[in-house]
Amino acid sequence: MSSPRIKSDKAQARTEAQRERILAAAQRCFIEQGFHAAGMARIAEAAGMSPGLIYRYFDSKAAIIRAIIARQLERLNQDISLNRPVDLAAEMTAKFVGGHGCNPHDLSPALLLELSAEATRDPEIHAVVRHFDQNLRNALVQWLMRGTDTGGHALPEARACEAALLLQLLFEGMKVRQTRDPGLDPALLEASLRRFLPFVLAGGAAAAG
Amino acid sequence: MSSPRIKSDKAQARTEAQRERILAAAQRCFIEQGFHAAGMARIAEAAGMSPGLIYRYFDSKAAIIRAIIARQLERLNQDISLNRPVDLAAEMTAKFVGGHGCNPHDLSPALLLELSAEATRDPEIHAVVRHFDQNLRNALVQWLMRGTDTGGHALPEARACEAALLLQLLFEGMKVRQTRDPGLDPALLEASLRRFLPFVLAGGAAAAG
Amino acid sequence: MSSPRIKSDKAQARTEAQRERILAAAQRCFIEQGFHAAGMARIAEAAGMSPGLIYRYFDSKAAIIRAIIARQLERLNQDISLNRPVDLAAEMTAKFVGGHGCNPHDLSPALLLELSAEATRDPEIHAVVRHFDQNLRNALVQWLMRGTDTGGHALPEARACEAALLLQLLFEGMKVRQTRDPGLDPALLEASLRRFLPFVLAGGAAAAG
Amino acid sequence: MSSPRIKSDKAQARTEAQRERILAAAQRCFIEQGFHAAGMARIAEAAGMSPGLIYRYFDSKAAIIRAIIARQLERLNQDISLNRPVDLAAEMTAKFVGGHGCNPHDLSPALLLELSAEATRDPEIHAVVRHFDQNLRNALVQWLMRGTDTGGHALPEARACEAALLLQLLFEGMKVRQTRDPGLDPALLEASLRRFLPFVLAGGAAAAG
DNA sequence: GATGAATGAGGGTTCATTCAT
DNA sequence: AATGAATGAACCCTCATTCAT
Repeated sequence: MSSPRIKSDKAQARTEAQRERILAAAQRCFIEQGFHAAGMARIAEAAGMSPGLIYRYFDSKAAIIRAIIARQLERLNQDISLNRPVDLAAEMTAKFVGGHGCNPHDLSPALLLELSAEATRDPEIHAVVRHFDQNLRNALVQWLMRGTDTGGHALPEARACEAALLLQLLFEGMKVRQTRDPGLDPALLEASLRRFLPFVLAGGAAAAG
Repeated sequence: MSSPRIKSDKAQARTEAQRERILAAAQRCFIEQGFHAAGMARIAEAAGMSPGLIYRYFDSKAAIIRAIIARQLERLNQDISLNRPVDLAAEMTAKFVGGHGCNPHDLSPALLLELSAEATRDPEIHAVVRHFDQNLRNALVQWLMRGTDTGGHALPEARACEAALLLQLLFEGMKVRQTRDPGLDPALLEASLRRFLPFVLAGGAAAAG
Repeated sequence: MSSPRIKSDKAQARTEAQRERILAAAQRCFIEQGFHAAGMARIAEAAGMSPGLIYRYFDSKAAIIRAIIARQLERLNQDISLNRPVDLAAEMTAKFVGGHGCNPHDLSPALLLELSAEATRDPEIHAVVRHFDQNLRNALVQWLMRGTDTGGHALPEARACEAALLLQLLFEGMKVRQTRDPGLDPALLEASLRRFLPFVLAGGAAAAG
Repeated sequence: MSSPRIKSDKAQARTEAQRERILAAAQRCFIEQGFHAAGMARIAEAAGMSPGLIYRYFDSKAAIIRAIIARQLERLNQDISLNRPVDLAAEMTAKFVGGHGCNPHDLSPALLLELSAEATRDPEIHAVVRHFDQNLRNALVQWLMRGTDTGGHALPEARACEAALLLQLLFEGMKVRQTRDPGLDPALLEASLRRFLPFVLAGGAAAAG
């Protein structure tokens, strides 16, 4: 009676593992070549399997793209750990400098841009992106509202919303900069952030850097 | 002596008109479907001509893309008129709200994003984008350094550079927001900008709104 | 009453002149690029006229090809002047060496080959080629049969036919050589011809150089 | 250890078989329509497969052409068996008569001509053709220099070179004849060859038929 | 007569997807 | 579960030909 259950569990685990292999391989390919230039054959090769097998785990190339986006955004969500002392300027600069590499755990900037453009056309992508964005914004707002004793900034809600939006604009603006001017001097970026972020985090009040 | 000239002028005018028709049609298609998903046949249809005819005016699809980019960036360059009193917060918000439409004179945000991603792979696009970026940055720096009597902000060079970079991040961040959250409350955006831009334009000094 | 006649004559002359311009231009293009690679646009340009105008004088590209072949073979026919002392070995070698150039009066070897291949498929071309070939063979036979006092070789008819065929094989073999081994040492070619042609011209009898 | 090998062998065999099918189909199409007039769709149809599949086995149409040429020339190379008593006149005549058919093992004359013309423009084709030509010439020279006891003609080198060139001219001249005058009387051809070849094979010395 | 812009069928090629094994 | 050969529609692009001017 349990034999089929056990088999099913094993099978499910294997299925999940296979999906992961495919997603990882596809992400590598997409980062290197973009969504449309990366062929299924290449993805299959990178995943160490045959092209046909991929279709046992995903309905289509578009489905893989959606899955990657969802997985990536989920990871980002988990990465937002604002329950600690944060040197935002330093961390953002580090992200900018390090983001060009093919750290498979990070979404490459070019991919994020293609992804955002695609959200304009694919409602499913749009939905998942929206969901992530709201999560991030909420997290930022909570962080900004939290007391300074817990690493927060004690902003009133209205100010927190404004500041969160501004931070998001800066985050995303940096992604665009990464693709269009990867050689941007990190020192300038950090100086710029270090000068203005305190105002943002202070909700617009004069801040003591 | 003038007869051939006149004919040539007419022909040249027609040629330019045809190129414009093609670029406009292509831009519409690209916005709707993306660079790679828009086929030449569809572009031709949108332009009201046969596919073959397009190749009398452009060498390739890639050439059309480059022409659109170059044209759009040129227009942006011309639009940057900082020799006047500027209410940046209001203007940026207006840009955000108005930018969703298919105003053929404006670069759609989705296109800008795909374009930036494409710059990662096409050196020619990268070059034209870089050229525009530097122009914009220079214009911003000059504006920030200029005396207040001429609409400037009288910042020293170092501060101006930092502030210009931050402004650019905000501009581009807004483009991403447009694609990912087109319903963003304009009032929140404007409030946010109105609160923080003065600090930026003041080079980081406490500013009197 | 005569006015239309006169006009018609003038017109006919002009028509012929135009056809000639087109044929000359086309031949240049064909030699340079081959029959299929040479486009009508390029031919029109070379002829100094518009593509459309060509179709007033020729029904199609194929018609131009046929006309060129016919004209060329006619010219070759006229060129065969065997009523004179001939040093065949020297003349053939000279033809080989000089034939690579773009002497517009000569059929380029590559063209002759393409032409011959095309004769396999186009009955009209086949017919015109056959007609020329027979003319040439007849001329050779007559020459070989003519008395030595008139530059001939006084062969009996049977021997003349055999020798004429052999000469033709050599002529055409040289055309193939020209395309496949244009660097062939002319000295070797001439030596070879000089050694064996006397036997051929003597109808197979031992010959005294 | 052998299981993958066996599979690989099977696969390799199938691959080779498919390549052969494609080459055979293409050769048929090329003979019927010429290199440029034969479309990939038609070739695919003739090979009983889809157009796309061809590209699993060949990079391009040009690659197919090159493969056909190379294969054909290789076959010709193998066919040159001069280590035996040879009645050249009879064999050449037989080749002429039999060569019109679509014997897939023989290069059709029309193809050889187009091929030679193509060598004028495609360096890769030129190279393979040159290589074959030199092989043939060398084989002929060796044969002519070899002692008569081993089927050769005992010519000194200089004479052998001259004679080899002449033979090649005759071979190739016959290919041209085949396309332009396929109805040429074989009896005349054989008579002509029989009369003059002995002189050639004798290096130009008077020969006893 | 002359133009050259315009056509559109067809070219070679790619690639997401399917299916016999 | 897995393969990878096979499909075929769609891609971008060319060019002989036509036609409004």
